[in-house]
Amino acid sequence: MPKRADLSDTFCPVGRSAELLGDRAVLLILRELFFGRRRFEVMAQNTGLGPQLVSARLKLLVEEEVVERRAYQERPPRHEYWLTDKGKGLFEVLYAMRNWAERWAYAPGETGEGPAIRYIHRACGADVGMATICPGCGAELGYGDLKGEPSPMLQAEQVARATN
Amino acid sequence: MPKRADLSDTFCPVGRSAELLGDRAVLLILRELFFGRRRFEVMAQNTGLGPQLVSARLKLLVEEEVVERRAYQERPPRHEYWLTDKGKGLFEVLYAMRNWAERWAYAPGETGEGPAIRYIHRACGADVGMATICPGCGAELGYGDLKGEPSPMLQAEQVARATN
DNA sequence: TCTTGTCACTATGATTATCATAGTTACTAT
DNA sequence: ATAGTAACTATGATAATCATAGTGACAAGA
Repeated sequence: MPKRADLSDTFCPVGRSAELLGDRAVLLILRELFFGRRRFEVMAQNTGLGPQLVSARLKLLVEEEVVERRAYQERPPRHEYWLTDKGKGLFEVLYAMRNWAERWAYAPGETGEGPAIRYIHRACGADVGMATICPGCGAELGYGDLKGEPSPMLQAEQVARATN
Repeated sequence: MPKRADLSDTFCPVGRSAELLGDRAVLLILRELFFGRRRFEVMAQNTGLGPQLVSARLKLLVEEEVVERRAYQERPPRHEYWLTDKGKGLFEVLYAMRNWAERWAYAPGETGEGPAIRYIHRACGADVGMATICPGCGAELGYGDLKGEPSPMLQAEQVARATN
């Protein structure tokens, strides 16, 4: 492609978000980070993206202050990637994407019983379904409050990806 | 690029959404549709995207049943694009993107007073701020319930785009 | 009738992002 | 000394995107 048109100076807020989020690799990496995966190799593995892409996007995310690069050991030098507050603020976006897909992106019966990934409120143990406010305790849901429980079919897929 | 890896058969719901939404052009076109813009030329103008891209993405969105193509006159043949229910379901995603950007994507004072686009609940006239439940009447907010009021600075930008 | 204008696109060629694959760096462990 | 691991970088082929120009089907005015 030619240099893509830069709309980062657009005044429209959706346009600004789109500049960052309108990229498959960014979205997949953010998914990994929200699931608590912080290592380069793990993210590359789970997303199926090549290492140059993962590298380039993490660099971008660090630049945008959505992600922070932290050394977790000195020798050999090893790094992890953590969401900043700005990054954690994207929880609602990813959660809305998840809810939309659970509702619209699966063929009937494709997920077996219930959703592809069941979300459990850590604080009270309730299955939150697709709510933004916990049906068990009434708390508002945000970053780190939920634990994902993949359906048996999704677990099988993850195992298959890890072992090939 | 080579043919990009197809993850549409991924079991993960965020991955499935990312397949469609991880594309700047798709996001911008959806923004136009949510603002009630249904004409090809208007969308191309407002997004700054070339006509082939707009054409290709609208085709994709129609295929995915997110958008419906409707003739609004026979001679000469003219068409408009409308969101389907599946498309309207993306309201929460775009709304979350907007809220995130209003919070994080502007320099202090860049929007003047208040947000770049103020959202008003049509039913009761209240400024909803960034809420998902109307602070004026308590109703849950969804597709078509809100009216956007661009800040003076954003209006100026739109006028500039239309007249060059 | 001839020209101009509008809407919704399609065609062409240059540029560049992405992919698959392989290689590198800096170590630790055996 | 060899193998292994984490986090990358390098290379070449392919394809998506951009800018620009052109097309088809008609309406309206000179």
